[in-house]
Amino acid sequence: MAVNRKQQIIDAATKSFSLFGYKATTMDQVAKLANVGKGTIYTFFKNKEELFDEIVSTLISEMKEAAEQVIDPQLSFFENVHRALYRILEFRKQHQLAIKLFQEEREMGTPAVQEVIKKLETAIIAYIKQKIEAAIEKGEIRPCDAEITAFLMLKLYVALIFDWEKNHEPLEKEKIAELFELYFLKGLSK
Amino acid sequence: MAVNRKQQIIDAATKSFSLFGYKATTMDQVAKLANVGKGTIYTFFKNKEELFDEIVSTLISEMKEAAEQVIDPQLSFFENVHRALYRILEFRKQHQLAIKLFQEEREMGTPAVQEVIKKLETAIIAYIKQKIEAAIEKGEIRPCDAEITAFLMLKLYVALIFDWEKNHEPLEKEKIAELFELYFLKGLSK
DNA sequence: AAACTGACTAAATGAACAAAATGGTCAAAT
DNA sequence: ATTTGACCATTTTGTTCATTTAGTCAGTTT
Repeated sequence: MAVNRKQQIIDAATKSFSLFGYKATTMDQVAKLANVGKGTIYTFFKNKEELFDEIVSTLISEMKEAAEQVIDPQLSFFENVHRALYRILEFRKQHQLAIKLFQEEREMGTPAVQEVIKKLETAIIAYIKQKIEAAIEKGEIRPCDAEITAFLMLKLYVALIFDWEKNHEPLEKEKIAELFELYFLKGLSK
Repeated sequence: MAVNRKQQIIDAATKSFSLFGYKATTMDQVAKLANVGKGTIYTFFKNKEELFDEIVSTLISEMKEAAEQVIDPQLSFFENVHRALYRILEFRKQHQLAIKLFQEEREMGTPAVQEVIKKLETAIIAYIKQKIEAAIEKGEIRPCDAEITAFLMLKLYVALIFDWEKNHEPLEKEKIAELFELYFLKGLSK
């Protein structure tokens, strides 16, 4: 029992949140899973929500890292933003915890989960915004409101990847890249 | 009592759906409001959902008409689509019944309401799609998948008008037109 | 002494049951 | 031929009460 108790708790909580979601995870369960007295959890975290927050912060970092890994400075701004957004949403589609969280938000509307999802969205937008600002700086694209543009790019990708599938056949990754280029890069004008 | 009973029922139901939503409207209430026996309703409509459907179909027609009124054949495709989408969403924002329906969908997720909202969305997309096809035909814009484009244009407007407001100051109508032009017409390329 | 624990408490949840309300029907009334 | 509202099966709502849960803290362990 000499190992890092905080990490044990985080690991246990991550596993439980991933498996059962926020609401259905009890602190007793986390304590048992972590081989720790329940009181111990409260020496590291003020409450359940703060424990949750720490774990989601890690998820956000992982997403950012996953996005960063597909960025290639050799490639164009558009290619890179496409890769980053696609990677982030793919991550969201595959990562246990992310899946459970979005499901819980949809099906139960747990407030703590809503908050955390808002935080996640804000982080993604901030990340893309920063890429946009760099591209404007470098003169790679024409000046625009980076915040709104990042916001719309995310909306576009969520629409193409998640919403479109609700009523149509899923779109190929290349098709999405093509649409992204068509609308954001070239425009429909002749 | 010689007046059109069907219309009395529709009027009463419209009023009640607008005021209380779908779930909270009872058939007894509609009958009473319409000064009609409950059984009479069932001589005109198979059930509650069909009555609801008829009323929503009227709402959809009204929206289409509202959009059609701001279309000006003299103007460009983009100006017209902007006017139409903005008008439709403004309508949705102000119309009693539309407000109640979207609120009920958000807060209770009533299945009949979800269905009807999907139907409404489909109608808007079909309307825009048709405008896009005409514009491609006339050579006003470059060829593209009209269905996906209409879908994305609606998503863009909903994002700008409804979603953006959740975390930021609302955008001016002109600002939205400008963004629409920037992304869909010109693109960000230099 | 510092770290840890789990029995304990107040509050939240949900299971179980009863009562009320609701959508839809149909025999009787008009 | 229409219209109606009492009636029925089912769902929804209100209520009670036992269980569960987040968080605490006196006591135990290291």
